[in-house]
Amino acid sequence: MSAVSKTVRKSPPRTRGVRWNDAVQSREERNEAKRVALIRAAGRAFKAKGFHNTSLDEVAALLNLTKPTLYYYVSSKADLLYQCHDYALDLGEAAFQHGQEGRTGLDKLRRTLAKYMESMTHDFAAYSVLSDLNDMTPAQKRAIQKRRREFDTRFRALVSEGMADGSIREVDPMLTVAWFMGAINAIPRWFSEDGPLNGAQVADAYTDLLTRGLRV
Amino acid sequence: MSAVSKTVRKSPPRTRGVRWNDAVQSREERNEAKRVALIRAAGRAFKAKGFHNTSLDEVAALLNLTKPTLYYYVSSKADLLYQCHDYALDLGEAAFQHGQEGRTGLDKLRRTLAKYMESMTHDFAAYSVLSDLNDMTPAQKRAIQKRRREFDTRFRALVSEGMADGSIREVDPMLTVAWFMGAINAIPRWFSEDGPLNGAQVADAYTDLLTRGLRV
DNA sequence: CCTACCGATCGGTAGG
DNA sequence: CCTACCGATCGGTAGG
Repeated sequence: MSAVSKTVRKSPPRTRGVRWNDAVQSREERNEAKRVALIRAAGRAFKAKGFHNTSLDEVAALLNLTKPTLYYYVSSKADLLYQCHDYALDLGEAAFQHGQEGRTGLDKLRRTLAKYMESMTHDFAAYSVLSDLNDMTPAQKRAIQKRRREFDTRFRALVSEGMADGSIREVDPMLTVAWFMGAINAIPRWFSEDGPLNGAQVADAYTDLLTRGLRV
Repeated sequence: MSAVSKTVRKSPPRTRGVRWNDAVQSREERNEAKRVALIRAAGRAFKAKGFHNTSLDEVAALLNLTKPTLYYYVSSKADLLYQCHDYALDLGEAAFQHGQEGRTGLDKLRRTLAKYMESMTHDFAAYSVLSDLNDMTPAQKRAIQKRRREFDTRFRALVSEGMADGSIREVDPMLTVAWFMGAINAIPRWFSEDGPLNGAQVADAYTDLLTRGLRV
């Protein structure tokens, strides 16, 4: 087993350590892969130490690069944070797509949130829900808030849909969404991949609590 | 009415604006009142702009003071943050005291959380639940985490008590506490005293959602 | 409680 | 993609 793997993966000799954390796979998508690797590294570092306690020199060092190189992929440190947020919101969007396959309002809600929790417990993007929006420029902050409000509206619509089709009891959609999104967005504050529970278990338990609170 | 009040409150002429936001009332407790006024002003500013985006010059200016003066009441900026956290945890402690008057586990939990939400929606202390603990020294961070863990343990005990006395259905105390504390601690992220709902309304709605999820 | 002032950090750029 | 470097901010202190 070890002999085989030694033969099979002929990793090239590295004199200065892996750069870009091996995120570069093909040839044409190099830049995009690098950009994403940068956002991921930054997101993790920001989450671990805080935005202001993480210097761009440190982020660059995580990728075996120097700071000026980062400026080819982002225009400023705030832009780097903005891209973290944008990426996280893309994951939320994907969760909504996934949820559309549900039948009732409650079912769609469950599917959406399960997918969302899965992303949040696996990906670095979890940082964005902890971040201070004031660390971005006013325009960036507005853009993120706008996307967030859109998500909020869609969640409330799902709750209303569930009330209409009889799968969800009569509740205040605004407060209900605030309630469960608060609970869910707090997961990254305490969840660890090395902990006793994996992401799927947490997602199951939370989905159950949600369902018990909302069903008729 | 205006004529009366003009006569009654003979506010002294002020040449340089109110200092310490008029928090100084008696004579002997001056220092403590000033210290609390400082923590309050700092907590509000940190919440509004973020810890690192708020300079001590700005905090001092909020109290019509200069920065060096603050160092009579706190030993560093991190210490100021620490005291914000400590104050917030004192409010949590008070909430637990209040909750002890309940009969069943569920009742105690409801009373505790209602009181806690009332504090969080009224007082500046809400900032601490949003703050990045890494902005304190390692020792300070540990101290706050320790107190927080103690609260967590007590909350889980209340849930267990409720399960034992039959007021709460069978749940996982750890995940259940994480769930509702996540929801509750997120309130300061969206709540505004000028919004359509006051703190008591939010507390009622959340207590209701909690109860529906936990009762047998 | 204030007037200066220092020193370190760090985001960002020049220029190649 | 790197070496060097600038400039501003800001926590903290001296000294009164």
